[in-house]
Amino acid sequence: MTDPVAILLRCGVRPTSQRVAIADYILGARSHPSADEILAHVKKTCPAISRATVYNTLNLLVEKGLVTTQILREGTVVFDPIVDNHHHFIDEQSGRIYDIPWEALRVSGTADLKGFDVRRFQVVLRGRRRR
Amino acid sequence: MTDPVAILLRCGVRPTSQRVAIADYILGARSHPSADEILAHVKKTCPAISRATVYNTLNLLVEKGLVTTQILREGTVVFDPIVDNHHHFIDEQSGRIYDIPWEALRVSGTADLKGFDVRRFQVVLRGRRRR
DNA sequence: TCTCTTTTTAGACCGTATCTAAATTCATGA
DNA sequence: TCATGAATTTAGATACGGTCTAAAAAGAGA
Repeated sequence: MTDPVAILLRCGVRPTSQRVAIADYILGARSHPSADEILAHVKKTCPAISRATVYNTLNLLVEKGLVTTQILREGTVVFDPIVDNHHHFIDEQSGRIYDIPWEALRVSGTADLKGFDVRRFQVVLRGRRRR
Repeated sequence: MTDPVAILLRCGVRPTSQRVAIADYILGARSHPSADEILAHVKKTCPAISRATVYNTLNLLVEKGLVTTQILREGTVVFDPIVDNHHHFIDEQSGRIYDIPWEALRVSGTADLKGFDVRRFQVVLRGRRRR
């Protein structure tokens, strides 16, 4: 992964220590953490950080196109460092969310829906992770 | 639509006036209302109804398989009287949610995902409603 | 009618997210 | 270097979705 400081600078965002800590964590995350989960993690290296800063920074990263939000869990938005199109699988047992590559599925018919101008879509799959 | 009283009775649910009012509304709803939106509607005919009853009843209807919950809006679950498989389209302008028939789209590849036992899935589409 | 069970109710409570005003940090120019 | 003003962070207030609790009310059955 590229240096989070460089990434922030490239987006015109001042790389404060709080922002760097947050970006460092979320940009490399393989899970799909909520804001409060991110707060908990970042507090380990940055104990005085406030909730408001985490929320503000995450919203800023979304605005800059560095992460996306996903509505996949009840009650909370989750953050995803993958900004390219992909699908999601949710393990019904654990609640864990997995990324499914765009190429793994094929969806047809989205262009034929009368009255609907589809800009983007994703498949949300649910079931059990097999190991 | 069938009589909501009959539907409740068939499920072994005592058809109190509050439950009937709630079932009557949600079972015929074309929108995808949240619990609080349902509360607001039902209050018109049943002004003394409490929030707890609406939430309890909706959870009961879900348990009985009469409606489903969908995680499609940020911050709140929405209720859907369609219990069969179908997809959803979300108008990014208005936030309105539309049902897309199962047959309108074809999805392939879900059975080939290694390590994932897919039980169910849906396509979530976003864009603009055209009229 | 009496009793017991089910249902409803108001309000307390909890979690997520935003807002606010004050404090702090930072960049800039004199 | 210092002073100034803008940007950022902070704690806590606020708003809202949803659940829980204990007491009141309604209903079923003997």
